[in-house]
This record gives sequence, C-alpha cells and structure tokens, in this order.
Amino acid sequence: MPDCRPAAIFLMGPTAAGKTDLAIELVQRYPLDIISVDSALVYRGLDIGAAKPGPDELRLAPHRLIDLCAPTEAYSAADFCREAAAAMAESRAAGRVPLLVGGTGMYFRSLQRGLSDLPEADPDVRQRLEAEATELGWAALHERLSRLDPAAGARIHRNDPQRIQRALEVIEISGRRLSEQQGQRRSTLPFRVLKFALCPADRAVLHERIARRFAAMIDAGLLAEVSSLMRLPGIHADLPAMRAVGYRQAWQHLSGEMAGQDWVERGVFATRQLAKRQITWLRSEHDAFWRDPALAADRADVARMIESFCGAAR
RNA sequence: GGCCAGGUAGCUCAGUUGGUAGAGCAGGGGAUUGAAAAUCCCCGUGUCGGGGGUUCGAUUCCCUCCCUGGCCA
Repeated sequence: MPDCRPAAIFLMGPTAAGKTDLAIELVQRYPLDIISVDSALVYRGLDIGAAKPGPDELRLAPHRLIDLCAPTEAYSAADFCREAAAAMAESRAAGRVPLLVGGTGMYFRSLQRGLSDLPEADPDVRQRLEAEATELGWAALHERLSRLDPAAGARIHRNDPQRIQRALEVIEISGRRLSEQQGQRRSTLPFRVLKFALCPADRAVLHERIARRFAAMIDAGLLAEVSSLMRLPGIHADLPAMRAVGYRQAWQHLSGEMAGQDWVERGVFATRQLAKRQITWLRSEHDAFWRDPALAADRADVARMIESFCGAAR
C-alpha cells in the first residue's frame, strides 16, 4: 500500500558538520522550504556564536523558525512543534516540500512522535521549587517525587535537578502523575519523511572543524556580540540563550569569572561535547541515511535520493 | 660545567613508610516528553623517563644516564 502522505525531508547532524551549506545548495535546485530545527537559532541576537546563516545566505535560502524570540525569553520544544507543524503545512499547501534542517535531536523527536499533553512551564512554580531546593536540597525533592510518583522517581536520577523540578511542576499544576501522562504521545507527523544523518565518519574530522569554526567565530566578533547581549535589560546567565555553547563561556570570561584565554578552550570542549550528544540522538534514528556533507559524492547522493523521494508515487 | 627541583593517564597533578597506582580536566558510550547548545548517568593498564643494582618483590631505596625548569658559574 503506497504511503499517500506528503513528503518531508530531515537533515539532522551535529554542529559544524556542514548541514547549512548543503541545505542552501539543495534549496537552489529543488522546490524546498528550509525550516530550522535549532534551539539556539530561535533567539534574536544569537548570530555569530550560533552559526546562524548571514543575510546573504538567508536571501538565497530563507529559513523559517529563526529569530523567533528575544534572548531574555525561553523557547520550548512544544513551541517548536506547533510552529514547525504550521510551517510544514504551509509549505505543503504551496506545493513545496519542507526541508527540516538542524541539530536539536529533541525537536526532531518531538515533532515526529508528538509530545504528551502536559502543562507548560510555569515560572512561578519553578521559582518556588528552586527556593525549596536551596533550602532542603534536591535530594529531599527527589524523595518527594518518589513518594508522589514512584515511577517518575525511579526513572529520574536523584542528581538531575532539571527533571526533578519539571516532574514536580507537572504534578503540582495538573494534580496528576507525570509518569501516567507521558504514556500517550499526542500525535504523529502527517508526512512521510526521508531522513539524513549528516556527519563525518571520523570524529577527529568533526573535532577539527569545530576548533576551526570556533576560532572563526572569535575573529568574527563573538565577544562583542555577547557583550552587547549582556547589556539587554533582564538578561542573565541562567537564561537558556545564555547557557548555549560558546555564549556561556564568553559570558564567564566577560563577567570576570574566567580570566585569560581559558574560555576559548572551554568553548571548544563544550562544542565537542554537544556534538557527541547530538550524535547519540542520531544513532537512535534507525531509518536515517548517514552521509558526510563534506564529500561531494555524498552530497550528490543526497540530492539524488531527495529527487527520487519527492517524485515517488503518492 | 656545578647545585637544586622535577620527569606517574592525552593534559594538570596526587600517591605508594617496597606488594606494579588515582583525582580533576580532556576523551568515549548512554539517557533524553514545554530549559534540550540544557540536564544527567556510566567508563581509568598507564614500559610510574631509560639502564643497572639491592630485594622473594622496585614506580617507591641506591647508582648511572637522558630530558625539562630554576639558580650559580
């Protein structure tokens, strides 16, 4: 039985693998609409350090879902799912094919499998839990979680404050256990998807690209970018945007927490660690085709596969 | 050339009163449901600079050589 759903393409890959260049190449050849899947590109003002495509590239290849909110705000996977689904529907309605490009594994996963119907984050609740943790310690809150929702308590590690906080938040707002609500995902994506895992076969090659690109970001004015972000009213180091790789280290340097050039090395380390985690997400995508965007043969192969996928019988 | 301090994991170092060694960082693997570029879990055999000696046994003590840094000439 043929799959009648419309086509969509995922270009997934770790930072610095060369996803954006490939996407720009593809979008000039085929009727594709680029939709960014990146938790850092959604923030305005995060340009150099987030490797956001520049004005020239964007003119050539418009990206949806970038510059959506201020760096003082918090964007979420749920926000992404909603907006990505809308953008994909629009693209399809225009008779084009959505090309989802990015490195945020959780966004891809949530988009494809849906999220459970959980309450959204509540800053007041979080702040109160934070205060309680300062007073009682996260161990006490983990014990409370284990009492209120044993399954979640067992699943969430006692040293993982972020997830302990979220689980307690969900219980407090909804009055129901997190674990029983996470069972059913809300929806699945009404598209048939061709997935690529874009990554060099050799980790050392990626490490080399990461080091070079971080140095290039510094030359391009990363510190100036961060110091101007630091002047925004309401900005602080705990915001998601300021915890992003590169931004966090630059912030520490500029605020005097890290003197000298250590922050550069730390930034490179953090980027490599990010890439490793991104690759872990990729390996769990069992139906993805692994290609190296630095290889001309692989790029041609990707183009060929996209062509036949989009032309395939509906 | 002489004196001193070092040479232990990829890096910075700890340690073994003689029984072949362990932290942090780096690195690797994994988890991942409204912060996810986040948050967390797991993983440590390395001629203990080379050679020789003493010893049942030396990375540890002794001798010697090499290397690095400092001071003196």
